[in-house]
Amino acid sequence: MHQPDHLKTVGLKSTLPRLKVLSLFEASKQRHLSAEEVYKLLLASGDDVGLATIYRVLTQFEQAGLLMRHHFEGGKSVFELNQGEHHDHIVCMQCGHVEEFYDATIEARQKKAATDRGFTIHDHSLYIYADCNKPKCPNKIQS
Amino acid sequence: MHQPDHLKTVGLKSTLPRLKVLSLFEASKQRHLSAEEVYKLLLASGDDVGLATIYRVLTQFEQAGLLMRHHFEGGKSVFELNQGEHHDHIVCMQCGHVEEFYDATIEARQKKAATDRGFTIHDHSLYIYADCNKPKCPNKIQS
DNA sequence: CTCATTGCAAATCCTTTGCATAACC
DNA sequence: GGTTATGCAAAGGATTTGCAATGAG
Repeated sequence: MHQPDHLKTVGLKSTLPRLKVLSLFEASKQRHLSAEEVYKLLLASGDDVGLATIYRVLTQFEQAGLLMRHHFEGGKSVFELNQGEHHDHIVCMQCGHVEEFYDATIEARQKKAATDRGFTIHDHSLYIYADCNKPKCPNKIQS
Repeated sequence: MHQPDHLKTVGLKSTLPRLKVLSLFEASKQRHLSAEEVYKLLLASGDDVGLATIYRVLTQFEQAGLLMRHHFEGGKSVFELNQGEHHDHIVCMQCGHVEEFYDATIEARQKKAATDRGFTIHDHSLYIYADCNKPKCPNKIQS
């Protein structure tokens, strides 16, 4: 998916922390990860990185277009691989569970609602907040 | 709109800070206010309140259903009067400008997207992030 | 008078920054 | 070797909390 030196093509030196973070996103089962989660996962794999570096790398990746940042409700940013296909998010307010969806009708009306009012819509721009009602859910977000 | 002792009807003692905050929302031209903004506006009107109290009062009002809290992107919560009518929000990422809208088609498909996936949708649940393109805009959010 | 509420300061949480050291090319 | 990136610790902004003093009913 990403060549080993994909980082260079976006103008970033290919350093160990950056490679680690990128492959984590490519390998992780969980698509949306917070800085804290990335940090803990890397520590758990025996990699010695600083949390500040994670934040810096995530921001650089976002600016380079490799990742997308979402804020969601709850105060912390989460990141996901930017694989080009547009989709929106339903976020569970209870446990932080995220599901992605795409609805062409919503896309069209959303765009119209925005442009009618003079807004320029962003790519990943639409969020629905809800309760996921999963059996394991009513707990706190597992960070 | 709110009787002077409306607070009692929601189980809150009618104290000075609470009355001040409530009437600020009822009087303010700007519908969406952050805790900091409420604080500064009250100080400016010569009222002596603590910022911590503002945060407490806002949270109590939210729980009492008088206000709705939104997080939006950018790290700070904003509140608006809960006047019962459902609407969604378009938020400018450049200046924080918020416009409300309602689109029945989006409502329906949004609800379907959520329930199809087992989610229970929230009342004020949908956010669109965009750029407002207003002449005064490209600045920072005026807090 | 009694308990809820306030104000202040200190504490938290997430994120950013300064700076000396270490890693890239 | 000259930069750029890292790690640590300290700083930052938003929000919460502990606690003694104040206020409402």
